[in-house]
Amino acid sequence: MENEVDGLDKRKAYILATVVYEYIATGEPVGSQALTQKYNLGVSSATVRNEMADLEAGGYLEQPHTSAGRVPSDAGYRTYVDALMSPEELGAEERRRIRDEMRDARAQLDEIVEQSSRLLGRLAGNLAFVTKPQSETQSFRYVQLIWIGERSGIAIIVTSFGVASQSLFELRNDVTPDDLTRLSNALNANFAGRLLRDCDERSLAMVTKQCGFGDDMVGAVRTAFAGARTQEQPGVAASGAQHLLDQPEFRDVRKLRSILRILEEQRTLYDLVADAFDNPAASVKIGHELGSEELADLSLVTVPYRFGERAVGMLSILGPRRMPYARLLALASGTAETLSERLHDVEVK
Amino acid sequence: MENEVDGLDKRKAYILATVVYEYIATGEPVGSQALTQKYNLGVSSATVRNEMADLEAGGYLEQPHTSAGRVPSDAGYRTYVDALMSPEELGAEERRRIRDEMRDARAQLDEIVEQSSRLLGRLAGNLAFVTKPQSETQSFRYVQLIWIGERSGIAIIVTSFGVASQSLFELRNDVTPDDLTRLSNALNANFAGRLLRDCDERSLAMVTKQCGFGDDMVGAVRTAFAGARTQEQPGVAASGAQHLLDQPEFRDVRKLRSILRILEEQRTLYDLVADAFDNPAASVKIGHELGSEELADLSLVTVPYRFGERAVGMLSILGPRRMPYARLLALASGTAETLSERLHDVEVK
DNA sequence: TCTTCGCACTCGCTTGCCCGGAGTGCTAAA
DNA sequence: TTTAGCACTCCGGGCAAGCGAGTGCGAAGA
Repeated sequence: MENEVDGLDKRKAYILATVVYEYIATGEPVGSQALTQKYNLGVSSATVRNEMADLEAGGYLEQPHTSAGRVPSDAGYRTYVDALMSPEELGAEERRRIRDEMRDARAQLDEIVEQSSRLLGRLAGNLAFVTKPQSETQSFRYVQLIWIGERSGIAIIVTSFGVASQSLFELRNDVTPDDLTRLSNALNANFAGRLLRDCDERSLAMVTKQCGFGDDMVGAVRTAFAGARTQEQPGVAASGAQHLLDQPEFRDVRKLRSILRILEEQRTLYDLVADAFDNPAASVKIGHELGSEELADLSLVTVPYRFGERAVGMLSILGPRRMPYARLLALASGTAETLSERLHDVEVK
Repeated sequence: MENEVDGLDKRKAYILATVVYEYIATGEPVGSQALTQKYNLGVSSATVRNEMADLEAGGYLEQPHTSAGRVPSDAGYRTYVDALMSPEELGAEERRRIRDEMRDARAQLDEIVEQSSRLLGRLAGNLAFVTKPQSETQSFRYVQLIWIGERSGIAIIVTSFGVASQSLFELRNDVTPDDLTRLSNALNANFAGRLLRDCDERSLAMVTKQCGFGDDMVGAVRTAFAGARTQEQPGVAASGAQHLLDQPEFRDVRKLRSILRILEEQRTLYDLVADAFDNPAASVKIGHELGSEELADLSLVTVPYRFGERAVGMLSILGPRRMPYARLLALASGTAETLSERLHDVEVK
């Protein structure tokens, strides 16, 4: 039917939307009277009471205790986000300011990622974190094997975002600087432009052997590329944790502690957004959808940033479930857009 | 006189030491009766009361309110740390465990610094942070200028700890790969082994010009070296913030917020230990000595780690003023020692 | 002169209690 | 089906009493 939303008739949907909106704004459980006074619903508080009782039975609302107002449940927020709220767009002024602030960072991958995390944390007034592009999905650009001594050297690998990874190697046979240059050139000729994960060990070994090197050099090359692939794997920049303290949800210190622990484990942060890579569009996880009892009071807004067509990383905002979803989605998208643009500044062509 | 410590007679000193010790252990203001019951002082509580009144007049103790027990003041802690407490040493078992855990980190500067911060935070049960060696004080090892196109290239600089910094450059005149190799060799021959800060712009420019390059290349070289010098300037790895929440001092959420803000600003953390480089020995800052009203409830234990003779970075523990100073100094020293050893694994010789 | 004893006094913290406000559910009337 | 009225529930703040730990001081003892 035209006037049904997600199984709710039009009036129920509107009341649910209003309850969520009001609760997000005030943080207080919202009651029927307060609602009718503040919003023009066209019906009396008693009617709203009945509707709210229905919504509670349907699992959209919850009551902290008898004789308190209603609070949205995970399902209530979910319906609100999916079907009820009206999306926001950033104004031109705001876009301009984001762009300006992103310019402060130097053209280094780490710096622009960290800057975008700081910026988003501040603008959103919440904890923000940004994953660095996995080096696995970056392209290989250059390798340079540097001669240090007859039997040792250092391998430097440059990827598309300019991230250089270096590794020392030791050999069993003597080499000359020229040998190393020759091998560097061969590797560059064969692999430049490929995704790092496609530089498989067999091909690397083949090219190395064709240049007349033995197993020790094959091992050195393999180690160097493996280092470049796995380096910075989870790499996450987070900032704005202090905003969490503003939320009344965290009067309880124990909750706070488990969250701080999560923040310090980059791995855990990364896992929160890992599945977003499968379907790279803006996404929202609410409460228990985060898959952890410790985070059940929180919601997560995640937006991908891209390099060309490929989603290479995620910007996220972690905050109380009662967050202004539409606004934060707009902010995250705006920041992601600007971050995507700046990625071209660090690209090694 | 033999039996005076810091202007206090022996008995006063002992009572002060006991009060500090007891307060550190319990976190409760300590009263005269509790003290005489728990420790064998050989005098009655009334005597202790008189002595405590004197100590308060002398500024060593404070009273949260009338009819409460006494609490050490900054000066009280200071005397305790400087003259009263007995230093601790780590046991062989503990040393071994630290060494084992440090082995988990790969031989990369960032990883071992971060690992030592995590380890120290966990062992100390407090917030720990470790500054990365300033690249300014590291030695220059190699530069490699890589040819990308007729008028562009990438400069890679390797320092003594293997940290590679890279920067793109654009030129106004064509160059060949051979030109760049020649210049790289010249720079290496002239500067290898020097401290990075001693690679001054004038000498760099001279060498570049001697190789027959123009101002554009001089600029590129200067930018590359400047990037290596300033990169990671404040670089600080922190961990263990959640332990702060265990302290009763932080029931007040506002304090916590200002501290979290400080943690996220690496700059601020770095400033806390910056002056320790002037006199590189273990040091303790207590309360207001930290120079900030926000941190007045905290103390900071700082221990340098070294590369050879030079102190290249600092390990610190930030916690409540009532921290077990002797124990934490021992832990920090032990970790610093192990970190210093592992530095040799990442050294580029 | 220094130490100890005894005692009155001071606070802060906890407990129990009361009360007002906000909100609910139910019933009966429109 | 909606609305008005009403009794009931529960939270939270305010207030007073009681308790406990500790102090300061004067007087007695070594």
